[in-house]
Amino acid sequence: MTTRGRKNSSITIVDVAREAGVSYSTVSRVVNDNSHVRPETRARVLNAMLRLGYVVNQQARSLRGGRSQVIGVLVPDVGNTYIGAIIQGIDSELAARQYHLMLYTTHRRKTKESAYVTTITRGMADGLLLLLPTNVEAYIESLQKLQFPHVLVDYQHVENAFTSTVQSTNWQGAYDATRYLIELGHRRIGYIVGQREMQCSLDRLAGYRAALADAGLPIDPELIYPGDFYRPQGYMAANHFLSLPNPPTAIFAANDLSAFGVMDAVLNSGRRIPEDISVIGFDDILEAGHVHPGLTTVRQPLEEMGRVAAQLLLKRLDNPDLPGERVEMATELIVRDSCAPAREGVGIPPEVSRRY
Amino acid sequence: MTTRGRKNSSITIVDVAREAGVSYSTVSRVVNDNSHVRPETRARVLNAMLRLGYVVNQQARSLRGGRSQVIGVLVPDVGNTYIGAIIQGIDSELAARQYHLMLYTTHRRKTKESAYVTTITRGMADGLLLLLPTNVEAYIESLQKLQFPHVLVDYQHVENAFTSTVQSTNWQGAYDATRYLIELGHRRIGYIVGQREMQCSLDRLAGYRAALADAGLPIDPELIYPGDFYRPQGYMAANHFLSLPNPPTAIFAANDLSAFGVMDAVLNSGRRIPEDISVIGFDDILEAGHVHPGLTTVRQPLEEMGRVAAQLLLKRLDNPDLPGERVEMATELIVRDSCAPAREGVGIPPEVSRRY
DNA sequence: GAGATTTTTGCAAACGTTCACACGAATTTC
DNA sequence: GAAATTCGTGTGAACGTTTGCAAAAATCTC
Repeated sequence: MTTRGRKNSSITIVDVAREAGVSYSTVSRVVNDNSHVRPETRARVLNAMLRLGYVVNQQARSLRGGRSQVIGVLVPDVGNTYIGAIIQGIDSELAARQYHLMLYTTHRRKTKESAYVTTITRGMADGLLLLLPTNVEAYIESLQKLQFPHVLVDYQHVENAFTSTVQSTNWQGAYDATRYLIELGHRRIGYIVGQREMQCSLDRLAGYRAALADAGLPIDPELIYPGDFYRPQGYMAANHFLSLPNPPTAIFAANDLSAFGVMDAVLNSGRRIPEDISVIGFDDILEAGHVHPGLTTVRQPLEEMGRVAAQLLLKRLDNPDLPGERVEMATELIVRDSCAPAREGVGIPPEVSRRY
Repeated sequence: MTTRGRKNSSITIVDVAREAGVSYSTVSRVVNDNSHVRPETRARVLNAMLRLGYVVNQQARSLRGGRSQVIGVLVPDVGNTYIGAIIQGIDSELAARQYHLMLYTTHRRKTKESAYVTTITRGMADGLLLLLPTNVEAYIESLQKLQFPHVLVDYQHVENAFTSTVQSTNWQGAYDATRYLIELGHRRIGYIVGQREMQCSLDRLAGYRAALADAGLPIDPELIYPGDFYRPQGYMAANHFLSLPNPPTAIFAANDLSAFGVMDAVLNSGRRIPEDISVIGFDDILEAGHVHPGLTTVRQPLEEMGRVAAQLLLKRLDNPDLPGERVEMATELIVRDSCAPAREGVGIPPEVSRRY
């Protein structure tokens, strides 16, 4: 036996043909059951396939010019439940349609992102799903020029008619959250921005500003702090807010992860949530409902977004001449326990600094 | 222009050959730069490749009998940071070695797991990484018979010399955790078991029992409650423990997720952690350090486990005659804030039932 | 029941590679 | 400097499919 008994042992269409006493192209026709095959013959072939345990060789199939049945999914990283939820949605849709999922993580390295895109477009995959892409400009043009089917998730500003996008109503979500805080009586609301290079960050910031403006409240630049969607930065931002001479009574973080950082900082400072300071997030990742107190946040239908993105792409694959679509999915304010009506004289830590 | 300009536009080895004025096999040699090619010729070919933007077609390459440069990764689901961390490790290793990662999620559907395995082994991938596999028996034999390279992560009982495994010292970790609680003075320690069908669950349970036995403590069946590694079940288990006439003073959950459920239940009951009840987990997923109070837990080097598993597999690919390896990685007790010395008269909720 | 039509089937070529083999050129050996 | 060796390059076949074309078989039409 050779060292690579594996490849040798694989059953091909020819083996099945011999077994069934037909030609290999008849077997092919049975496999792709689109063409006319006599029911009797089909049964015989099917039987032989079953007996021999035939499995189609995708490589050969896609080489011949067909589809590879592979969808590339490009993600920044996979260690958080935000991305996880979206992938879950994508996966369920792809699996249902017999597609394979090729995962590429960029770890926020810009060069990698566009390098992957070129490999993927060359035969590796039939289509591409880009989650939270950061330097879209670097490759979007070549995707469009090659007419390579793709869908951007959580990215907005694409004017090209070929590119499809899926995102949630970031502006509205931020507006709603801010408005909710205002209605609770908060007048000074700190905002922690997301990564500047992502459009959703800007949209959320704009929603925050709009809500303040609509309520006739001033926009205090001191209350807008840069962030990066990660927890440590949220922690730092909150500490900044708390050290202000006139600290905010509520903090709105551009995503849940940042909000968790805020909660850490607030609780560490001896203040209580929501009695002393209200905290609100964005995304509604799994953990939002699990922290104490439960985080009030703006829900993005993450899994659903993944599913829709996959659907859009698959639809596109079946009909390449369709124009790109832009789907916007509604956010929803999820009220839990991290927000309370504003009180007077808040922001001042209570005498007893309890540890939490 | 046709509807599928994409496939047509792809540059092949032949195009490069024509451009460089050499034969296509010379180009192939340059691409796989193992053979002797005159430096001058190589430069000319390289130049042509660059000019034309040539990218190798993996499908054709692997059809020819070579490697597909694809590794299949089979996971139960991708929505939690435990799996995420392992995938992260796998991915970093694969990316460094120019391998692609094909992701398959089983969502705990047993049939799917073995169905995937057959598709993967037939040409889709060069090797297979199985994370937390559940019904290994269903396909392990065929993997071994086909000599298909594979590594099981977090699974133990495989006696076959061909199969490689990576896992952590589950028994020891549980032993250490239990022992730690005992040293803190706890005598009644509740244990929440993991999924029965996973070996690690049994190992951890055994470690717990051994530590109790070694300390001369009785093993009270009432204090061992079935779980499934998920949060809601942890919550239920803790409620069970708390409702006991003589509740435990510490609860050890078979993984962090369950431990979070425990924390929810304990805090909901108005008890404090760690003052009234100590809680300890297993895994040290990202969130363990983020909850309040920080969860004391047994750390598994998850990312590292993923990396090692990938290394094992790749080593195997390069040298198919190597026997399977079994790597066991050390766990480590991470002490945070969820455990305290046992007190008398605990388990009785304080008068003031505070809200958390 | 013979020709026309339709359905079913087989053959051959192609997809883009790799690789064994062979052959000519360059280099070494004596 | 001729024979032997090594090096560099080209030719052809193969990997497992799909699919256009044509032949064979079955069915229909009168």
